[in-house]
Amino acid sequence: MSADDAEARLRLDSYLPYRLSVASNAVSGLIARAYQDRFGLTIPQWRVICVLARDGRLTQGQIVGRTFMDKVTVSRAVQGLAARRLVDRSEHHADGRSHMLALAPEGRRLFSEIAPLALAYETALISGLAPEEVTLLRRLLTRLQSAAAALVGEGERPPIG
Amino acid sequence: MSADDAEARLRLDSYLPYRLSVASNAVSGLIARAYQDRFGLTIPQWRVICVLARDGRLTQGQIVGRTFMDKVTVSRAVQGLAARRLVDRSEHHADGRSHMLALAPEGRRLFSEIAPLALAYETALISGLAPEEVTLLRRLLTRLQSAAAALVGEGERPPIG
DNA sequence: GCTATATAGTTTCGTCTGTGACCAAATTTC
DNA sequence: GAAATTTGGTCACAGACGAAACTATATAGC
Repeated sequence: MSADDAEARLRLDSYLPYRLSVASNAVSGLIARAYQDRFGLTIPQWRVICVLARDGRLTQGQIVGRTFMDKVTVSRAVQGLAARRLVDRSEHHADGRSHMLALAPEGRRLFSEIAPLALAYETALISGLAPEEVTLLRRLLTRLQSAAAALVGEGERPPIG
Repeated sequence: MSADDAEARLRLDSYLPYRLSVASNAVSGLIARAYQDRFGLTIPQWRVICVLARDGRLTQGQIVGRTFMDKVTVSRAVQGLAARRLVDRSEHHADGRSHMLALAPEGRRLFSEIAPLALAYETALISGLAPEEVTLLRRLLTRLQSAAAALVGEGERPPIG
């Protein structure tokens, strides 16, 4: 493809990375505001709560492994949650560097309160989409994500090699 | 739906807003790094260049209207581009507060250089997807975006009314 | 055992962001 | 045509972010 072709074909409003970013910002902004305004939670905090609600006692590292969040992000999220007594941090029996995290009763209560709201948001967002479209959307997002991850790996390789 | 149902059904790894955010971050991170490392451009700057390359002379407000970017973001992007002489700012003939923006020759050259790379990234990302899947993906992203916008509007309404 | 290396998590630092205040020019209202 | 409002754009601030440095503990190699 020549550079001229590229110039002609590059339309921002149909450029997929751009479209993905705009859509994601719109959705995230909506949800972030809802959680912040009503419950004083950031999105990373809410994610941590979700994971703990589902999988029980975990270390921060395990949360990182499950969520694609940065470890700094998780660290800060947990600090905030622990300060509000929404999660308990207890010593790790076998590793002095680590802590076991679990939802405190108040955290569990909050999760119960927010979960229906979160699902309602999702339902509202995908209303008007056919179920098989939603399924496909999830699959396509996964594909894009792993393609991006693979390309990052490529970019890190030395130029000659 | 009861709160218990919601708790049981809420799995972060199939929650669409979460998946969208993770996929978008992966893709944006990839592209942001490429533009930053090779050309010293931020994503907002690159978007401004794209729009100007396509639509010619515009004000910042028109760029905001076309891109969903914040006006502060556009302002900062343009400042950087103008400082590097990639865009020209000239007086607006009819509105003293505003400026007409256009790509400078060096900006146009840069666009010609990056455009093929940008399209190559897109191609790599969607390789393995059928063309009709890509089309559908674009449609679904648009749907999500406007659904989110509509819900934001709802949230802003006063509780009683 | 003792040094070297790896890992869990935190802190620091520079950068990027959006919000809200703000300024100046334009437009509307009376 | 002066006062009030709106609009284009910038500034100042505070929050969020990630890369890299750092602390503390754990494991490996010898």
